[in-house]
This record gives sequence, C-alpha cells and structure tokens, in this order.
Amino acid sequence: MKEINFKAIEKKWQNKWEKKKCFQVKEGKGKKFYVLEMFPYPSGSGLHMGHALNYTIGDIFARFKRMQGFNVLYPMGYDSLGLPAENAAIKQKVNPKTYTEKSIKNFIVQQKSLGLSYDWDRMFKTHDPDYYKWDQWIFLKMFEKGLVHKKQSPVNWCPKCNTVLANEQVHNGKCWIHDTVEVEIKYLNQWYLKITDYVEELNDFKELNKWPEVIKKLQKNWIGKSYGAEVLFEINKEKWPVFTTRPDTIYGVTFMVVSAQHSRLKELVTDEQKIEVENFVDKLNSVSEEEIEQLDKQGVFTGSYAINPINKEKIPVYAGNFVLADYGGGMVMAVPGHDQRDFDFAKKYNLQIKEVISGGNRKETQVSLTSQPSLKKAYIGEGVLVNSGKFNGIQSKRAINEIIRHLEKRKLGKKTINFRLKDWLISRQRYWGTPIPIVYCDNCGLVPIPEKDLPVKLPERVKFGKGNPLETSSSFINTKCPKCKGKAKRETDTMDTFANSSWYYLRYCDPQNKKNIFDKKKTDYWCPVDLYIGGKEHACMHLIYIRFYTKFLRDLGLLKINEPSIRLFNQGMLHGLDGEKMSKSKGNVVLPEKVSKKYGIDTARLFLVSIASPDKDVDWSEKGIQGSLKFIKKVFDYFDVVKIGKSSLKIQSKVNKTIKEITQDIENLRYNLGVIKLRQLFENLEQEKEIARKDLESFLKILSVFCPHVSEELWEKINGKGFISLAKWPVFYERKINKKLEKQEEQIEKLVEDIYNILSMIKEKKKKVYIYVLPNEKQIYLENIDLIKKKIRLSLEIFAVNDKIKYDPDGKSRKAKPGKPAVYLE
RNA sequence: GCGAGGGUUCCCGAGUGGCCAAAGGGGCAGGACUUAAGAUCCUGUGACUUAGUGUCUUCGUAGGUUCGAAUCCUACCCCUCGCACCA
Repeated sequence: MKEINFKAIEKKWQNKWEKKKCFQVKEGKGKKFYVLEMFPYPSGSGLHMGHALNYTIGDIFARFKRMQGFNVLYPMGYDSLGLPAENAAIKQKVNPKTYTEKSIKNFIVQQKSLGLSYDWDRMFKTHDPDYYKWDQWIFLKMFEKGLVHKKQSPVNWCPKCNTVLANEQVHNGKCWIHDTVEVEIKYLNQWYLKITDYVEELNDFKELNKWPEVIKKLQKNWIGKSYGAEVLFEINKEKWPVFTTRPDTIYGVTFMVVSAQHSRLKELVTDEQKIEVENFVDKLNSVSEEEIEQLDKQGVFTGSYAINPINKEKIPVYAGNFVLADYGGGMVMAVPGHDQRDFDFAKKYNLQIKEVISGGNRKETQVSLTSQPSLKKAYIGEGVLVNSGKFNGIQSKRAINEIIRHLEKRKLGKKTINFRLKDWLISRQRYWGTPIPIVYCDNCGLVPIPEKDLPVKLPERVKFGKGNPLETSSSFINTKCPKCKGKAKRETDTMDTFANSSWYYLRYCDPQNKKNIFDKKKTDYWCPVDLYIGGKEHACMHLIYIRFYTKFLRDLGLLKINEPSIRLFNQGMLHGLDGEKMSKSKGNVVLPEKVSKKYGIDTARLFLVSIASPDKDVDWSEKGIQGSLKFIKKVFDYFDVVKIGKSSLKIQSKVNKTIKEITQDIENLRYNLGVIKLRQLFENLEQEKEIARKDLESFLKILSVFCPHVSEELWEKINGKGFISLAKWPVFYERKINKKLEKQEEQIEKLVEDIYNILSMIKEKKKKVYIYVLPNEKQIYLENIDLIKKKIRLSLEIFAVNDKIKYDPDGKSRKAKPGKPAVYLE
C-alpha cells in the first residue's frame, strides 16, 4: 500500500476551497438549509477531539445537504465573552481581549485544518462591540417592554470570583471554578429578565417534535408547571397568599410555615418571639449552603396565628428553613397528615396531625384530631375526604375543584398555576461581559442609554485586582445623564454570557449589519435553523434562553418563527482514554492535530463517526483508527488500478442499494451505519476489473462527506467536474437494485461457508473441490466460479446433478438441494 | 428521593419480536505470500459434533407473555448523568 501525503492533500484542498469561496452562500438561491453547531467558548487550551467530533457531525450533514442541492448556511463564530476567559487572562497577566483573540485565532486554525465547510465570511465574535451592541439593544427593548427589572434578592456569591453566580454555576454548594470555595448567599440588588412572562409558551413543546424527548422532559421539569390554588390566609388582619397543589387537604392544615428568608418575615414576628426568630435566622445565615441541604427541617414559632379561610380555625405560623422564599408566596399551609415534609416538621415540634383524606385501601378509621404517635408517615395519595365539613365523602380529586370553587365564591382564593422557573438573573460583577446599558443619575434616577449611543463599550484599560474592574475605571463610570445631561454614573454590572448566545444564530444571517440587529428579509429566508447540534448539558440553560429570546424578538415583529430550530441533535460526549470527560486539568485531552499528523484528518473524521452512533458517549481510543486508515489507503490504491468502463449488474445493484441506504443513514445521523455500508460497497468494487464512471463517482461522492480532502484528490484524478464538495448527491434507481442477484450472492457465500466448514471438520488438506448443483442453477455457479475459487483457494469443478459425465466417487451429488449444492473434496 | 439514559459475545460497539450465535471495527489464532519479519490477502474466533447436519449455552439477574424474545411485560441488582425539601 502506498503512503499517502495527507498533509499536502489537506493543504491543497483547504486552500482551493477558500480561494474559490466554495462554501460561501447568499440568501434566495433555491431551497435553504441551515446547519448550526453550538458555537464554542474559545479557551486557551484550544479545541480537542470532542470538539472535532461535534463539528465533524455538522460538517458531514452540511456537505450532504449541499450536495443534495440545498442552499446551505453553515456558519461558525465565537462565544468569547465570559468569566473563564477573564480568570485565565488575569492568571496569565494579560488583557482578556488579548487572551481571547489569541485563543480564537488558534481555534480558527484548528477548525480550518479539520476541513469544515463553513462560510467563514460570516464569522463573528461576541466580544466585538459590533456584536454586543445588539445584546444591549435587546436589553433596552426588553426594558421598554417591561421585561427587565432590578430587585433585591438572595443570590449565590463566590467570594473568590467576586461575582454573583447563576444557579448552574454552583455545584454542591461550591463554585464551579473554585471547587473548594463555598458559595455564599448574599442579598443584592440585581438585574433580572422576566423570562417567566413567556413561561406558558416555553412550556409548550408542540413545535419541537424533532427535538429529543430527553431535552423536552428536562425543560419541562425545569419549568415545573404545577396546578393548584392560591389560598388567602388571614394573619394579623392581613391576607397572605399561599400556593398549594392540594386544596383538597385544606381542612388538614394545622400550622403555617413561612420561609426564614421571607422579605416580610418581620411583620409576622411578635415581640415575645422576636429574639428567638432572630437567633434562628442568624443561625441559618451562618451555615454554608452545603450544610443547609443536609439540615433537618427546622423552625421556630413567630408568635402569630393565621386563620384557615375554610373553617376559621386559628393555627400557628412558624418560620422554617425548608420553605423557599421565592416560590408560591414564600409560605406554605402545612398539612402534616398528607405531606411528608409537613409531617416531619409536625413530629419534631409536636404539632397536631389531622387526617382528612381516607386513603387507598385503608378503611375509614377513627380520625384523631390530636397528634398521633402511632403514625409513621403521611398519606400523600388520593382518597375520600373525611373530617372536612360539608366536603366529607367526596373523592379528593373532585374535591380539589369543589373547594377551589367554594373559596373563589367567597374571594378567599383562586385557581392558579405555579412555575418553578424563576426570572433570569443576568447581572454579573465582572469585567469580561456585555455592559448593561444603564446610567444612574442623581436627578433622573435609573436611565436607559438611548439606542443611538450604543454600544456601551468595555474600557480596554482597566485594573484587575479586587472586585469588578469596571468599578475602578473612572473613564467608564463617569458619564452624562442622557436625559438631563447632568453627572451620572454607569451601571458596572455586565451581562451573563448566556445573553450573548441567546440570539447568535440570527446574526449569522446578516453578520455585518451595522444599522440593524439583522435584516428581516435575511432571517426570514434562513430561519429557523434546520439542524442544531450541541450537547445535552445545555437543556435547561442555553436552550431555554434561546427559545425565550426567539419569542421575544418575534413579538417585536422581527421574526416570524416561534422556535429557534426545527431539529435538535445531541452529540455524545467523547471521553478521554481514562473514560473521564476531556479536560486540561485531568491531562486526558486528545488533540486533533496530533492525530491528524499521524493518520490524516480524513482518517480521523472517518474514525470518529465509525466508533459509535454520534449520539452516544464514547471513550477515545486510537486502537481502531488503523482500520479507518487502511480503508482510505485501499481506496487510494484502488483508484490507481481501476478501469473506467461498464459495471456488472451486480455492481449496479450494489451501488444503487448503497446510495438508497446511506442517504437514509445520513439523514438519520447514523453515520456509523453509513460508513459500514460504504465499506461493504467498496469491497464489492474491489472485486471488479472495471466500473462505470457514474458508479465510481457515486462511491466517491458518498465518501466525500466523511473524507472531503482525499475525495477531492481522487475526484481530480478521475477528472471529475469541478469540486466534488459541490457535486450532486447520487440518486438511486429502485429498479437497478437486483434482489435476485442479492439472493444468488447469498447462495455463493453459503457454499463457500459450507466448504470451509467441511474443511475445518475433517482437518485434512484437500486440493480440489467438486460441487453438484441442480441443473437450473448451474449457470449461476458457473458465472461465479472465479469468485468462489478466489475465496476457497482450491481448484473447483462444477457439475449439474444430471450431467452424464461427472466425477463423483462418493455419490455426493444425491445430496444436492435447491440453492444448496452438494460438495465433494479430494 | 425524583427524573433520564444504559448494562450485548475477549474489547469497542450495531441490533428493539422470527432472516440472530448476534453487523462492523479492534485484538487474538491459523493459513497464503515472503529467506524472514512487517505489510497485504484469506479464514476462524460460545461449546459439542471426523463431511457441510444437528444439539446445547449466551445478550445485567430472576420470573412472565408468545408457536417464537437480546428485542415485549414484571420485579430486582449495577453503572452514568441531570434536579435536588417547588408545598
């Protein structure tokens, strides 16, 4: 086998593609297809094999669709603002911009060497003011529409990062970057986007039928829609709303628990209980987040009593550590008989437990109104109401509605829906992010920056040290009020990096637009994304945010789509040799350039998609890559010797069948299966002395989506027209797929198998094989005599069973059956 | 605890009711070529079976449905990943 100079071939074709702008696209030319991979966060360590897999998956699809005649938009850009870059830059004592741009340069070189067919002219970086200007613009539009608000609330704070963290950046109570640093809870004034205004629509997945079920389920859980009622409990002459999913248990309420973090807790505490409550709250504040999770349910009496609106019972109000301040009013009506958490609490503080649902198989037993030491746990199932006044005897499910109606009539409550999803905290106290376009003026208060003054640029000369560098940048902070022209100070918070990635797919449609966020005509043409590729770890963050932004921009009249992408594909994670997630710190990173230096990038691409189905997690191992290399080398050698002429019927059948099947496999993103079929086709081609040009081209075209460089090279060799990357995807003809030939082939294989089987059993060397076939089958075997000989490597003679003259010393010919010749070995 | 995904022959990995002892690759073994090694090619790779047949065992474990199960159902064990007191 000849050695292939991969390096030279790769360079040659990458240059040609770039020079001829092969993959540049314009809107309007026929049917579009938009393939997008989640854009990378350019880290200094560059891209590893996992990235390479991700982009290869997209590239194969983009090439496939392009060859199918679609006008394919396949862009790349960089999500370059964010905390890790800032931290890395500080560590290296360089400006984040310098650091980031260096990283991006490196990324581009790496990505180009993978042979990815991006339209590079559309590339952008989110740290470019021309990009983040539009983050600010969207922020202002949201502000205008009342979707932005600033509020004081408890937030996660990393003392080492010196910033607020999003929930997803807190792992087990520790910071995601500093895994030994406890995250603190601080009460801060922060910016929020009202994503909850879109919660109902976000919870509707009707248009996402080509998204993985897992993702939709994760989002659904995250959004956490629950049906129930808001019930008004009177405490100290004031009505406090409380959310419950079980209004049917309202007669069982024996106490209330308000969150220890509730902003209005003080109003509930009586003078006698003041000290006790304060001690309790202080104690909670002094323990770490992690410890809180392990704590028992604890509480303390506030001194106040609530009135149960259904029966006017007077019940004590406790402050508790297990009630969330920002969900369902921050207070719960406790039904210890039918809620395990309330039960635990009641047991601990010896509170009354009242049974109001007679559950399941339990016969209606004596209902005790006092604490029941015998009870071990709450009954949380359905049942029949007992001890519930006029609702006794009603099925709990029905009672929910009846009790709600009863409360509604008396204006004591109403049917509601509650969500787990909270508003999106987008402010960060860090430098490397999009500045929030707000100014504080002594006279006018909080003033949004007018559109014409955008972008608010990040100052380049800042001091890194303690806290947010923007706070110490006087040139940044000090400004004029856009309204009164008086002295004003800029907001120093920047936006969460997820703001940048929530709409980037739209900017690819019109990346250089200086006047507008994008030209509506262009986005109308390209959007939505037809295939979006990325990891499932983004299910609850990025993929919710991007849906939110899409809906918002639609409501501004800028888009006519409801969802960002039609189809979503989650590629699997490529682990290191050790089976762990690839990371620099673990030292298990596999670099594509290292692999491609050894085997060629086409080999690496082919291998990556051969290992397993692209949606499965796999461990990297170089072991199998030799197989891919061998295949490419064989193909190369084959093109040296193959003669262009006519294809046998068998080859025609094989080629057409392969086209048919692989087209489906690629469409389904089952590249691994496609590659196998392509290799099997090649094995058949190899057997032949001459092949029709069209069939040879079909083979090469299919190969080209996986191995674009070597395919271009071979395409050139056989004088193919133009670039194979821009050639037409082969079509198949059903009528050329010859079932009869397939069957005959099976018969031949079976025969060869039989002969080997006999040989292995008798363990004797034989030189000659005689086979006896049914007369009507003789022709088939005669036609394939060379093939059989080649396989068994013995001389062969074929007789029909009714041949007058035949060599058959053992009388084996009698054993011949249809499709199964008799065999004699000598 | 809740939710999701998964456990396949030496290894990686296809396979969701019969065509399955189960694709493909890797490894290993044997053979051809070669002075030899390597490369390449061919064959084998659950067990038994001295003429191609057949039988048995196997797809996490144990049961079940079915004429028939790796594939469907039930229970359990193990692994991975999300969310974790959401009332």
